[in-house]
Amino acid sequence: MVSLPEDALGKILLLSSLVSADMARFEESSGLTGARVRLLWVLGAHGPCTQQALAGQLEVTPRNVTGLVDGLVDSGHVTREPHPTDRRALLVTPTAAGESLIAQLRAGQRQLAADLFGDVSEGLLADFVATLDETIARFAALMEDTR
Amino acid sequence: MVSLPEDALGKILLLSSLVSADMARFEESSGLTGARVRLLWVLGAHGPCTQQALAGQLEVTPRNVTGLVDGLVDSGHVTREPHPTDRRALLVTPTAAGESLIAQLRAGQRQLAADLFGDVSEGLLADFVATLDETIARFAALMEDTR
DNA sequence: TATTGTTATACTCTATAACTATA
DNA sequence: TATAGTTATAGAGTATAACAATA
Repeated sequence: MVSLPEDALGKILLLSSLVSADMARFEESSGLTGARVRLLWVLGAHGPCTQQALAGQLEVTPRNVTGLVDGLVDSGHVTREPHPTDRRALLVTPTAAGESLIAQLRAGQRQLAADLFGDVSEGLLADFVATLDETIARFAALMEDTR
Repeated sequence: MVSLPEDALGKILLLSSLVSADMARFEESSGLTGARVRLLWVLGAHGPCTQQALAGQLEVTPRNVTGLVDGLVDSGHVTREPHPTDRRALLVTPTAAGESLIAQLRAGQRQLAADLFGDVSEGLLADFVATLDETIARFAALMEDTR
């Protein structure tokens, strides 16, 4: 059975949509929206952030971050703390509930990785990851070229 | 160098985001939004559809489809044609401009697949696709189990 | 009685532009 | 003068619920 480039891309797209569906289930069960979960994810990765920093990480306008943080304050997942040295800025900081949700996100991702790839032999997994790496590198080059 | 399950999942997520970014560029250059492009893609795959059918394929409410089709009618990409046998229904049908855009979408995807995987050896590509297949099957089983 | 599409309404995400407070 | 965040406004995508026309 011969595999074509279209097969590989198609299956990657399919897998992407499955991962998205899984994420959507998490969002639904947590009562949060995708945009707000992504913001929490950034807080988990970087620690308390100014809204400017969040806007940069999320590739979204500062105004948009204001709205997302408003929602997360209302739901009790973050607070706006004063910045220690810059009185213009605010540090968006997870509450205990926010930290707990971030921990769930991390655990869910680790579990998913184990469920999907835990049984793949070391050799096959290494080849798979190597092909992914090459593909990502080619993609990055393409995006550069045609920018 | 040992590859971990987390590496594989992380790289798939990264590749997903790159594909999304590529799609966003197409959307911008075509002046259409993602939701409208997806609707056109479904039309390309299935031919003229009722709005009910589109709602099913897009996993979205019929009301939502009304809005998307309104936009695509305004931009000249589709028309609402009478259904030949059911006077309640409308057949959303691509115009020449819509067909042309669908053809561009297909060509773009084929080109991307070639750019990303065209140089991968047949053996490696077959292994890669096989691992993707297994992963997709495991994912589908997971979604069933925990539904 | 059920189905197709629309009107009415509302919420979230997103953006730009103008404004306030601070640096 | 520049930066951080907010108010004001707008548009797109999404949803539910009620309604008209047709099956």
